[in-house]
Amino acid sequence: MFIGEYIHGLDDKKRLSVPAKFRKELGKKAVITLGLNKCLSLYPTKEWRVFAEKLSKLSMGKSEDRGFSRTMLSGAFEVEIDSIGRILIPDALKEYAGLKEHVVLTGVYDRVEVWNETAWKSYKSQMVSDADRMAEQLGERGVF
Amino acid sequence: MFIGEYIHGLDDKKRLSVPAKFRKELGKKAVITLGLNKCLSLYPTKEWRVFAEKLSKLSMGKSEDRGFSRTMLSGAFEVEIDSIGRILIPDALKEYAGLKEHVVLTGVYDRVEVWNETAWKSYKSQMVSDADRMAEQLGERGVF
DNA sequence: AACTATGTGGGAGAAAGTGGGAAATCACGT
DNA sequence: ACGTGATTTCCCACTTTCTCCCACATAGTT
Repeated sequence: MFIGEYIHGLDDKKRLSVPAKFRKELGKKAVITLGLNKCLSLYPTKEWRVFAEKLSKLSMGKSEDRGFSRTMLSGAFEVEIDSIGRILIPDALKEYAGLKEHVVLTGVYDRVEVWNETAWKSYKSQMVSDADRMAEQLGERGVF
Repeated sequence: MFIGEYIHGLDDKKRLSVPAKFRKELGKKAVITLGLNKCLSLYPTKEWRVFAEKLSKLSMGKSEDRGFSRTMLSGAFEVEIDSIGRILIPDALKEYAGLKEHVVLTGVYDRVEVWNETAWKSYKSQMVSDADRMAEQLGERGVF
């Protein structure tokens, strides 16, 4: 399970160190994809394949399904964790998430998310200030 | 499985470099044909046969289906990947997809799609902005 | 202080992508 | 049948990017 929050540099060769705590669980190869809220998601290859399989089964006939599977599949890249624990961020994803010199890596149970530093901070502060209200909602819906 | 997104140049001899990541899976020969939303689809010969098979089964029924399968089949060309990984784009397809100097190649599981650069960008940005809503829908349908 | 684990940075060689020339092929008109 | 011009095919060369390797810096530990 991935948990915790780390800030690492993204160098001019687009290399990003994966926090040491995440390396074992990710293995040697992983898949990085578009996430919601303009962040990126990093999955162990095995888990991602299950998801890709489902996407491929969506009907090519329905334009909405077609668009979704196109977006998710074309926005996914297989990355290798190199000998000292770094991955390369593809241009298209770097641009999508607006990544700068410093990026935030967060563990979110089954995946690692990669955020633009300032986007993460503002997202987080907003979530924290909303947390009480959200907890209440979740309680009402029986999640807690 | 084809995934990812790449931008390559289409030179004045109509040559297009296939991203190195796609070459092994495509093999030496491939089939390129009309795709939906004014893009082109590039299939490994084997996958193409599966697709053509499906089309041929349509053709007996409704006249609309017959027209569809005729269009797709007659719009298909066999292309060779040359010694350094390029293919030639047939005129008719270049025109259909409105390809200019820069084209986008995307991996979509069992095929590679070829897009006019600006058409792809606008398609994608629309899809990304809809992604939240779509993910929700798919969740309801049990895809996630 | 020495050692280990972790994150950062840079250089050399390899690979990928691009461009263009020359031979080969084709089309056409004479 | 032949020559001319256009297109296609094959090959080579250049440039950029990627990949692999090693070295360094920092922090925590023994």
